[in-house]
Amino acid sequence: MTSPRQTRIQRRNSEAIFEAALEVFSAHGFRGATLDQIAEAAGLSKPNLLYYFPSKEAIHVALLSRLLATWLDPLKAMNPAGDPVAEILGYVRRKLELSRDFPRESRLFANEILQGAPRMRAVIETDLKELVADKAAVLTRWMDEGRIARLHPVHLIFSIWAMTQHYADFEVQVRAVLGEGEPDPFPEAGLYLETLFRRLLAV
Amino acid sequence: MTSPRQTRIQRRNSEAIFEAALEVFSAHGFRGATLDQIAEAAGLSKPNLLYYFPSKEAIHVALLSRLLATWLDPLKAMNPAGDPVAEILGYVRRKLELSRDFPRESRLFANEILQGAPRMRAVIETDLKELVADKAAVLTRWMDEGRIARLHPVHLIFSIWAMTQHYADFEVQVRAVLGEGEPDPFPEAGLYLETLFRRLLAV
DNA sequence: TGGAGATTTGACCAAACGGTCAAGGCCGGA
DNA sequence: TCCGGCCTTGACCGTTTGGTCAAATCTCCA
Repeated sequence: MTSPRQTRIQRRNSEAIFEAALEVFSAHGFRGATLDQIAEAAGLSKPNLLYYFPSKEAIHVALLSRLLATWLDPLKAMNPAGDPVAEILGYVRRKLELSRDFPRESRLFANEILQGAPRMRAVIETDLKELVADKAAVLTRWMDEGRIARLHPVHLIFSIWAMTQHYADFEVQVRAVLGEGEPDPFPEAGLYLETLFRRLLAV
Repeated sequence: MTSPRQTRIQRRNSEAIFEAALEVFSAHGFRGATLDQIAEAAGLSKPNLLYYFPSKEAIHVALLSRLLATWLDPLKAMNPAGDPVAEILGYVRRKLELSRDFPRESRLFANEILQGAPRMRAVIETDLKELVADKAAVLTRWMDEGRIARLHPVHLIFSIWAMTQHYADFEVQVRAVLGEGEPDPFPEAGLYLETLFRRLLAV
C-alpha cells in the first residue's frame, strides 16, 4: 500500500546533492561551480549525480525553487493585524537571522539576481511581485492610519532586504572592515537595525 | 623627446579591452566570462587580447584596481570640517549616483566580494579598512559633539553601502518588483534615502 | 533465494576553454 | 622608400567541462 514515491536511497542522495550543490553554487556561482565539485561534496560519482538530476541546470533550478519558500516566509509572516512597528521590526529581525543562519542560501539568491536572474525571472515577476504588492498595501494602510511614518512602502522593503542581506552576501567585507576583534557582527547589526527602523517609522 | 610610454594603438586597444572586460565580467562573473566574449566585445581577436594582457586573471585584476579609486572616492570626499548631516547625505547621494551611472562597476565589485574577494582581500583588509576606520572616527567625533545621533559608525557606513548598491546589484529585482510603470527607480530611491538618513541622524 | 528493478561507475565523448606560437601585416621614423 | 619593431592572427595544444553509455553491483521482496 504505502508505495513511497522516493526510496530511502533516493531521499538520502537527493538530500546530499542539495546540500553539496548549495555549498558549491553559493561559493562559486552557477558557471563557476562544476559537477565534479558537487559530486565530490555529495560523496557521489559524477555519473551518479546525473542519475538523480538530468543536468547541472536542473540541479540549480531545483535548489532555487526548493529554497524559495524559506526565503519568502519572513515577509509572508508579517501580520496585517499585528502592531505595525512590532511587525516590521520582527520582519527585520527574522531576515537578519536568516542572513546569520543561512548565509549560503542568501549568497545563492544574490548570485542569481546579480547575473540578471536568468533562472528566476518568472518567479520574481509574478510571485515575488505579488507578495511585495500585498505587503506594500498593508504598509500603506498603516501609514494612512497614522500608525507609522509615511514612506514609499516598496523602497522600505528594499531597504530591509538590502541591509539584512548585506551581512550574508558581503560577509568577507564586513568581517575584514570590522577587524578580527569582533568575530560576530550580528548582535551589533541587530541593535543598529532596530534603532534605525524605530527612528524611521516613528510618527 | 616626448617618448610616449604607450603608443596610440596601445591606448585605444587597452581602453577597448577594459570596457569589454567590464561589460562581460560584471554580467557573468569571473568564471562565467570567457576570453572569446571579451575579445569579441572589444573588437579584437583572442590572441590579440593576450598580446596586451598576459592572462584572463591579469585583465580582471587590472580592471579592479583601475576602478578601485573611483569606487572609494565618495567616502574619501566626506569632509570632516563640513556639516555632519549634509556630508553624510552628500555621501549617500554620490553613492546612489554611482549605482545609477555605473551599475556594471558596482556589480563587478559585488561579484568579487560575493565569491570571497579572492583577488581583493588584501586591499579590503588594508586600504578599505583604514579608510573606514578614518571616517568612522569622524562620525564618532560628530556624535560626541552631539551634532548627529549616536549610532555604531561602521554599521552606519555598511547601511549606506547596502542600500545604495542594492539598486545597482539587484537592479533586475528592483525593476521587476516595481513593475514596468516606473522605468527609473532612482529619483524615488533618492528621496527615500534622504528621508531615512535625516530621521536616523536627527539628534 | 532468485530475479527484477534500482543504483553505481569506469571509460569515454564532443565542445568549450585558456593559452601558445610562428608567421605575416602594418606603421612610423630615418 | 626602406627597415626595425609594433601589431595581428590562423592554426594549434592540453585541459577542463557537461554529459553519455554499457556494464556491473546492489536492494528488496515475492
